[in-house]
Amino acid sequence: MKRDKPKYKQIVDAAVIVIAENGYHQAQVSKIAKEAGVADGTIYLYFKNKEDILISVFREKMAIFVENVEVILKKNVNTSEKLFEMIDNHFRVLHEDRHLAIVTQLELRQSNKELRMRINDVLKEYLVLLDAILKEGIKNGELDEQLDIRLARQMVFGTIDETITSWVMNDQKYDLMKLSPEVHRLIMNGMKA
Amino acid sequence: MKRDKPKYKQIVDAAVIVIAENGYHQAQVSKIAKEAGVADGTIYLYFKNKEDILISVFREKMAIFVENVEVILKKNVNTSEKLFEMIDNHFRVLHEDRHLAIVTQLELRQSNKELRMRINDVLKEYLVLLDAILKEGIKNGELDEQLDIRLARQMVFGTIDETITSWVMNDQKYDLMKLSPEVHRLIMNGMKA
Amino acid sequence: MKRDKPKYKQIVDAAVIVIAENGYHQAQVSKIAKEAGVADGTIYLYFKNKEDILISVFREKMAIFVENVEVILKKNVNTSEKLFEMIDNHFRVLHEDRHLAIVTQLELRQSNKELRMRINDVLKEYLVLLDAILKEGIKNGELDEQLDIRLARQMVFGTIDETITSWVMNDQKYDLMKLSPEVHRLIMNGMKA
Amino acid sequence: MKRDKPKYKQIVDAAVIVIAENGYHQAQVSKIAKEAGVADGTIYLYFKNKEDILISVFREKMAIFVENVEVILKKNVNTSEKLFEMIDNHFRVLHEDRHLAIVTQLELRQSNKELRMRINDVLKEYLVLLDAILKEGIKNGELDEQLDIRLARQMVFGTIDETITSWVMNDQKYDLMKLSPEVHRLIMNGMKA
DNA sequence: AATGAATGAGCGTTCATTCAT
DNA sequence: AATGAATGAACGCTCATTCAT
Repeated sequence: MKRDKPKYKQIVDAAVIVIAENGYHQAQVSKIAKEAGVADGTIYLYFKNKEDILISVFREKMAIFVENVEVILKKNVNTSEKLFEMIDNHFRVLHEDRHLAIVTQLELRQSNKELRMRINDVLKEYLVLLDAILKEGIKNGELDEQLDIRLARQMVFGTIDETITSWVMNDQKYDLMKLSPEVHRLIMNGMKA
Repeated sequence: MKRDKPKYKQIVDAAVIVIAENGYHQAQVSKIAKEAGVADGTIYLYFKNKEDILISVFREKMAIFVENVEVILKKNVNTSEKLFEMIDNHFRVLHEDRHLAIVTQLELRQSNKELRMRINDVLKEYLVLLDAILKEGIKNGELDEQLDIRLARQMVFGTIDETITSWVMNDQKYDLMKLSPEVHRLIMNGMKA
Repeated sequence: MKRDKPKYKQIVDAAVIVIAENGYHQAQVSKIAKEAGVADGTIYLYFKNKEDILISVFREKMAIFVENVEVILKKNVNTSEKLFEMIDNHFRVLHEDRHLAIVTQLELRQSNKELRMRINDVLKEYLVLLDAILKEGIKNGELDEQLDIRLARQMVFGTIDETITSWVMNDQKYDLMKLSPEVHRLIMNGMKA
Repeated sequence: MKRDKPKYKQIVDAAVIVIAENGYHQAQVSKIAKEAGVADGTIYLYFKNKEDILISVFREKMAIFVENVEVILKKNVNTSEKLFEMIDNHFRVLHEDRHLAIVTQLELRQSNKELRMRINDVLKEYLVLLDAILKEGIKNGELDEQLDIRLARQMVFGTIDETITSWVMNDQKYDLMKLSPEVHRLIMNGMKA
């Protein structure tokens, strides 16, 4: 499995840095190879094509979110607390890796429709976990039993995403982490029983 | 004033169609010219360059939203109703022009960072009106007086935007208009006093 | 005859100014029209095409040199003196019209081979007069009877031309007129009997 | 060092041929690539841009003149002889490469002012050597001690240049080499002590 | 496995010229 | 005679991908 070899990770990490520092359209394969310390051709031993690198970036980094949320899901706390931790985790991960924040919120969105569809497939895994939290909340009576899961998910994700994008566009100059409680409150108000 | 001449509108409309049908990266100037029924060079009598066409598309179309919301703002109804009408208007305009929906939700987001910053400037006008509704709601006691305007705005816009994008990505196969009441309810719950 | 109408001269003069100030490759027909105070299309009532304007510029301005040399030729002075006056006249005309100097020495030489061939035809008239002076000098014994007229003409014209071009390239910052005596002396030494 | 690789020379030589046969304005990069037997993109591995190819053509070919004159300068012969060899060498190199003659005398002069300035920088190296010969001649008493070096240089170079240009414009139909003695005589007469 | 030189398709923009008014 | 809006052909350069070593 290619993905286990050290160079695979090396190239993915290089891609994040190159995209964050140069922008999506200036992230040439040759630049990524240079940053990773390999030859251009070597890239193609680990990735089918450039698009494959970009999807891998998203998949590898998204995995962090998914793993964290899986842990949160298993915790013995109520739904409101789980949602708070999910929001807080989302904010924290991007707060701690400014390159990654730029890449996911601004740069990767410049990719073409097809790539974005593929990225959405990866995202779905995350949204499925969010749905699980919401369903649990409805079941245990914490959330409104009439709640339209899809819309609720779109509100939760849309609000988180828009909040982070605004923060990135403002050059990350205020403290994103401090916003978790208020974002959580706004969202919970909308959905609670 | 170039923008008043019929060919200006003709080219902007052609651009929407071409981008929607071919995607942002396959929307060559020559294709837009052909769709508009003019020569390639004619484009440059009305637009500085290709980027100028794309910003114009966004500005001209966004103006519809802004005008509608300006009317809504002046209506003699309460804040909750104004928010509903804003959401419903947003959904309706994109529901009635499927090409435009694809362009604003998917294609124009592929533009480079610089163009997207310019687009954001146009968007700001719309968000200012949203802020005005929120401020009015706080003043008249309908909305929570502790409400963080910026976060509230991000929730409202983020939820609307994510809802429409999901609808477009699902090939616009369900009725977007029917979602207005529930989206409105979710949002209002989060913000009301 | 189009050339007698005031607009003809107006356009030729505008062309000299536009070429001198913008350079050959930035001297668009529309710029010349604007400088001349006429519409783009009007140019084509007086000139066949752009090349025709440029040849006309050269022909009209070269006529000044030719007329002056024709006067010099008829003067009752010796060949050495005639050559001096020709050199001095050449220097003076370009010294007094800095735009024209830039156009003839630098800009018009960027034209394509065909246009330059046409320009050479115009130049020939001038060189014929120079040949006449040289022949007269050989006949009256002032110049070496073995003199190869063609080579002598190339030396005279080449030296004058190179001297003026150097002066223009050095931003016309020294006094060109002061060089006439020395240039005349160098040339005469080479040819005298 | 890119300039040492065989493809570098290959492309420069191809450029000379393409420019000579098609003219400066019809010498597209794709034509040069085809003539050189490489892909269009390969050109850009060896040259920054099209202008860089053209300057390189001039620099590489001018180097031949410079090297030859450097050898001549060191010879143990008098100044008059050195000047003769310089003229004769200049004529010979262009006589033996008719493509190069067309390119240097006619085509490269059509380049824009900026490129011509760059070309002049290369030319200066050659003129410095010419100045060295002239200074030596003044020092050893062969040339007039009052000689204005700059004017003398302009006469020597202007005469050589005009002679060759006339020859090229007349389709190189007479024997350029035969003119060296007479050109040398004319020039020396003008400068000798 | 790793290299990196070579490939070649693809497109925004300019501007001389025309022609309906 | 004069206008000026409209035309459309033409080209330098980039960069993802390949493949001989």
